[in-house]
Amino acid sequence: MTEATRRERLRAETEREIRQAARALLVESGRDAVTLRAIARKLGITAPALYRYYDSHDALLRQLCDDICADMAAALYADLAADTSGEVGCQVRAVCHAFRRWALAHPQEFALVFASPRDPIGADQFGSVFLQLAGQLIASNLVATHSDDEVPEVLHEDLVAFQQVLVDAVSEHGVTLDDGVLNLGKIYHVVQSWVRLYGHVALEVFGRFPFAVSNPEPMFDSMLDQMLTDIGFSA
Amino acid sequence: MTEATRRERLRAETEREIRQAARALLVESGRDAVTLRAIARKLGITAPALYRYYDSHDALLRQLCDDICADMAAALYADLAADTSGEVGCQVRAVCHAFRRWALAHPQEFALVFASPRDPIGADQFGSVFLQLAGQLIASNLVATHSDDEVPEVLHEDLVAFQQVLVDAVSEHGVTLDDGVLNLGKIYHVVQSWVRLYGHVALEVFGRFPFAVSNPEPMFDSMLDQMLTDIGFSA
DNA sequence: GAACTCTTGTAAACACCGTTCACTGAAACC
DNA sequence: GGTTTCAGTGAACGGTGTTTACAAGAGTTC
Repeated sequence: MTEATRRERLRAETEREIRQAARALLVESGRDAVTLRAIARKLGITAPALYRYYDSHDALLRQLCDDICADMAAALYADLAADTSGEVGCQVRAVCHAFRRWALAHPQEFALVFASPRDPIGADQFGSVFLQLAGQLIASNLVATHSDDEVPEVLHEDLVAFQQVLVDAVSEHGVTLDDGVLNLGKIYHVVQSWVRLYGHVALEVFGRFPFAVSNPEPMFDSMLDQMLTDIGFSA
Repeated sequence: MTEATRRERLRAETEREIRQAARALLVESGRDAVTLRAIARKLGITAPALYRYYDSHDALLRQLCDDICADMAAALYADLAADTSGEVGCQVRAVCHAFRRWALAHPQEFALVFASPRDPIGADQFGSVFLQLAGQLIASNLVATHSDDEVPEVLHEDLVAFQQVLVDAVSEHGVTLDDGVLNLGKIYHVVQSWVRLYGHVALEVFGRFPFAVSNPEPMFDSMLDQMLTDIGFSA
């Protein structure tokens, strides 16, 4: 089984430690604290040694982004699995709550991954949980049917592209969707929901509500209720 | 009129140049390029001289945030003034469009001001345009009346606080509101609108929509239409 | 005008940063 | 056993924020 040579094992272990150290620095002291020298110091090696593993400081940060995405996805899946109701509405609610909880517990990671003007985000696993769930959500006929004519024609092209993304995401988890189920109206509503979910969470994490919020959780719940109602779920 | 001494004038001028240089660096090369030494280089002085004007690099960044907020407010007011329809609905639309346009044209500034896990934002002028307009919007009876009972009771305390913020913001511009006009239901809808506006703009600026958007503008228009409809305006 | 203070800038230094390069020593391979 | 591969080192370069001691001019006081 373990075809890895001794050298390969050691290398993999060191790489794991590098990621772990980088992550710890980000959490403890923010983005600017994730320096090559600080990471090396944590491992008891020197900074240039890190260049045996990453081409540059920037490449290491990108890897960090990917790790964060993977961890977030795992957290969201865990909360999704904890929901045993079997109802899609409850599952959506669980994942949205999990997203908010994760963002509030990991503000630095959230800022790095979701609110940086970076070009190449790890789009592969980014939000795969959302996509999968969104696909299932649309597939379930609980969502009110919206005619394709409701959405402006200029958006059709983009939404068709998103349609394909959703089909791919869901089929990766072994579920195939009928063509007719995924109409553009429904897809449009999912995008609108993402806007509201992301908007609320980001505003909360960055403290950019126009007034001091003392009870953020019920406000989130309230937004979620409205969002689900608008999609076609009853609260 | 000019009671400022010669020394004071020189100092003010230098301070102006510092802000200007810092701003240029942010726009041209991003947050990490706003360096004390780079600023000093632009002014033809040395870095320690900047400590005669700011306590630290961080203090300078905070000042930069305030400047950005002020400039954005000016841009939004300009676009608001350009709207001569006299209808609040059109004014809201104009300001929302102006916000999106500003954010897309100034991604670095937007990221720094609206998406940084910083504690002390220049909340004074932050979004004063929004607040003023929101107050007027609520005051106009075009907005459908929503009962206070619609919003969960846990939110009342926070919304009352926001109510006061709105009243103050509007009264600063010489308009006084009747008590009854500003009910909690309406205020709640304004908060929800801010969530959607901010969410959409941030997602667009940071490129975090779950698919490549080729026509972002009509998608924004569509969101705006829905938002205004939900508030109580007709499209 | 001379003496004084206050202000604005400089130069040098410190510790830190990303990155490059020549190098060592040990593991892996033939 | 000899050779190659490779993780890691140490020194160096130019960059950063920040502190300190010091110079020189502007403003003030006598």
